[in-house]
Amino acid sequence: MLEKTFDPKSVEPRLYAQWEASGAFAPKDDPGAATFTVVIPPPNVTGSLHIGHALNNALQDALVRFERMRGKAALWLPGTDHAGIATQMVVERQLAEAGNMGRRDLGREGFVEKVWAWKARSGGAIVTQLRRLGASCDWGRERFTLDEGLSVAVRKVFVTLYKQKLIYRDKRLVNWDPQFQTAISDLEVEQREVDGFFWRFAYPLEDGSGEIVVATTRPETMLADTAVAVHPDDERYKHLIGRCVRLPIVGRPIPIIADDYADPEKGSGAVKITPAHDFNDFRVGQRHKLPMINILDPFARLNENAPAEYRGLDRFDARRKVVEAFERLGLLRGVDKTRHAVPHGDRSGVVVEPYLTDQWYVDAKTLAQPAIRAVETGATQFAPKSAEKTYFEWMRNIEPWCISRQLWWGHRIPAWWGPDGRVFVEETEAAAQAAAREHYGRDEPLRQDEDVLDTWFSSALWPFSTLGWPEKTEDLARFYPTTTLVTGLDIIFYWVARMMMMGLHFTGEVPFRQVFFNAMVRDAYGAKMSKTKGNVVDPLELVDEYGADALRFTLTAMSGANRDIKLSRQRIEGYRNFGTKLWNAARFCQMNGCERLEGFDPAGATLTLNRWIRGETAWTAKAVTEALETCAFDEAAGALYRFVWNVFCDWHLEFAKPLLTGHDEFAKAETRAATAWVLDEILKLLHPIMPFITEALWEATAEYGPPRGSMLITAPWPELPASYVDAEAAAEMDLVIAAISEGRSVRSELNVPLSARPPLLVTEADPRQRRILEANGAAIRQLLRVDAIRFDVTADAGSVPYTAEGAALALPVAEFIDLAAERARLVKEIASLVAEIQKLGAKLSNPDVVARAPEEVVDENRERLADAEASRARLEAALKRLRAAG
RNA sequence: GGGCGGCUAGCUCAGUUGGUCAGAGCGCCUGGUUUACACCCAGGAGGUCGGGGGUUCGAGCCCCUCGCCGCCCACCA
Repeated sequence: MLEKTFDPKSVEPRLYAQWEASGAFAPKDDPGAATFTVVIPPPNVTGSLHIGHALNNALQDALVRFERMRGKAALWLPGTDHAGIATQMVVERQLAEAGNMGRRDLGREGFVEKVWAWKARSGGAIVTQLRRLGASCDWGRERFTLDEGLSVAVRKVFVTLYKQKLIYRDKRLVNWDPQFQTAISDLEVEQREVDGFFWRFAYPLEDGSGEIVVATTRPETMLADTAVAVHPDDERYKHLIGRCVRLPIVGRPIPIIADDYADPEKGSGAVKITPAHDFNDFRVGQRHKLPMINILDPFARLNENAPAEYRGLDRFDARRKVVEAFERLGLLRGVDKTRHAVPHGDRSGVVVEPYLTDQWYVDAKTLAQPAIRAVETGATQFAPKSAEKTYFEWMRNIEPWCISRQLWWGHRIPAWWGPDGRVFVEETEAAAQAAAREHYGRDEPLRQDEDVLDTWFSSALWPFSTLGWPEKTEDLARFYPTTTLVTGLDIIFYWVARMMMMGLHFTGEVPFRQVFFNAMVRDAYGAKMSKTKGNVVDPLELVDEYGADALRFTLTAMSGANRDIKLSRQRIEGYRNFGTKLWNAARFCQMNGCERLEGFDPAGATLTLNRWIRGETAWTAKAVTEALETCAFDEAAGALYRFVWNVFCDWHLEFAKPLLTGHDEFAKAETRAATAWVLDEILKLLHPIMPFITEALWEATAEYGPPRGSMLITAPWPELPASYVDAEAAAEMDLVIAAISEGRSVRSELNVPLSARPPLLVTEADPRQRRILEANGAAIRQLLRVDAIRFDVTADAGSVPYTAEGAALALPVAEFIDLAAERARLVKEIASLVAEIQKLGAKLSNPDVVARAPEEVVDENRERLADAEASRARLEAALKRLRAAG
């Protein structure tokens, strides 16, 4: 006998181990089977499971389990990302805390060794955590972005792109993170609103004939100014174009130039130009061939290009000093407070500086073209569709991608420098040496480039590198292109777009046919979860408290398109209760001998109840299948919830009770078998979303009836014929259910005591309805708590009339009720019917409606009008009787 | 500044192609020891579908406009 509730804690680890041991997680070894491939968005190896992962992986697992049960060779390929900056940070912090030698003291090799040791020890905790969710990944194929195979792929891609001139080296402004002393890409910069000041400085004309005022929020950069720009049409300054100002503090003469970039509307209309420390100014500098003076070192301290008294100062100290100097010189023309966006490194949190350095770049513009077309043509489809617009917008305006990072943890760039500064880009050092030998005519010492690649460079190859590329492996042939990618919209540029570019360029095919962008999980109030706000919910705590299934069902049920998930415990509790409900339904089946029957064919069911629930099951199976096929996760969950609770439990099991405890042995046997069959189908349909409880019930019910062919995880998905739906049975059940529901409503509204057992009077019914009500007498008696059903009677003053599917019914409960309450009820009901009749009458008497609306709509409205009028007549008669009696 | 999404019962959200579409869950109220389940059962109250205008015989559903809220991109004169 099952316990009263499901105990996830004791069952989940055992079932997970059984699944894994059974080999069910690996795609089945059938070359003829259609494949279904999902690659996991590799979590950072330093990461721990947060609620976003829980959502993302619950959805992937639902898809994979669904397709696996459908008989496909389903592969969910797991792995982790080496996460350059994040990991380097973690290990550096740990070294510091342990009082060990720092990174610089250890040296590159020593430090990287420490990172690997860290990874072996505590990296990848998240992978263990994924198992607690029930993720059915094929762990035998687990990869790491920095493992040997993926490193080969990375070098191959780099070298190939270099030789195709799609990777090149360039000296231009990058976003420089002074904390990590590395370049970062545009995407890794986040704008933060901060309070600042807006200073206005006077630059005296060289000949002393006046001054020109410029404004800045970064005064220290003036030390690197090489021009002042004004708009060519700006009458205020036209006469000054071509002349020079003398740059205060520095004393250098710099020209006043004419450039459209200067906006006469802004500030004084004149703008200082600092080509080496501002992206806009850089372009102006290029146009006018201005000198580019870099005044910062990698720590963002002022370097030797700054005046002596500024050298070595931090940029912000230099800023103060410059302002003081202007004040002292009498050249400060004003200060305003301002709130403005300032670029910060997304990982370091410090203000980044535009910095002039040599870096490696990918020609993203070229690679983007096929990637744009693939989405335009639908070769890859995004859901929700709106993501495509975001994608196009970015891809069509894409900038070169800076891929070099001045870090140690990552894929070292496969480029070797010769003594004369010539670079040899090859997949191995030996190949580089060979190339050098050919070039120089002799062996020369080569020095490998110090930089590593942006972590996203290796992630971009994930869908094919993990399958063995560049080798022509069986896996690659079989599982690429992957089917569906499930990920967050926050990495559409970082990751999705780049996988599209790399996948198409190197395999000629899209990396995935479909991308589903899952929602963002927020707290119960809609706030973004963040450590600083302290509103982070740990998914593992939720798993401990409610079980993995409850969490998974919650996240799945709330995964509608275009809406963030506001996660509340109450909601999870509700779905935990849903699991308990299912559990108890199974318990009921067990107690009532509802065992699977060898050879039972639902198509052969004879009882109305069983024909009806068979159809409802088929209908639900269809709805769930279609929902999962289209990533409509909320619809799948909703259909199951309603079916299990509101159809199977509320009605089928209730109707089954009299049959299961009655003396009609045939009816009992059929109902037992049919009910067991429905429960089995429910377990299968629910398994992708709630794998543990369903597998546990599958196991628990295995001991009754014929042996199970397999664990539920590999049981065949229900594909039920449309012929299972029996319209006649459905119509019958609709009538009986209405008779009970409406009758209950009457009883409750009039406070008829539960102990009262009046008969149910059928005052008007067609022969079919009569037959149905008669046939279902037992269930009606039990569920409506009436002692008999009487036909061919007329209602008297003491009966309360109501309607079910057009049949006129009544409950003679005069002795129990307050007649005034009944009068009130009738008056209220009649009023609402009158309102409806008026509305429908107005509609139908409008010649335009009759002329223009489709016939079936008009007919339907006519029918409703007739029904309403009949009901009204009955209720008015009842009211009249009541008044006569009272 | 550019783009996108949201605004439907107290709360969280469903509402495909305009015609039972005004719904669900939670919460709330009333009543229940019906031998599967109180993590339950039965019933009930609650909304002029953000405001305004338009198209249409008919609009949460289409168009225009305004207003909030959120996100993304750009922006340190």
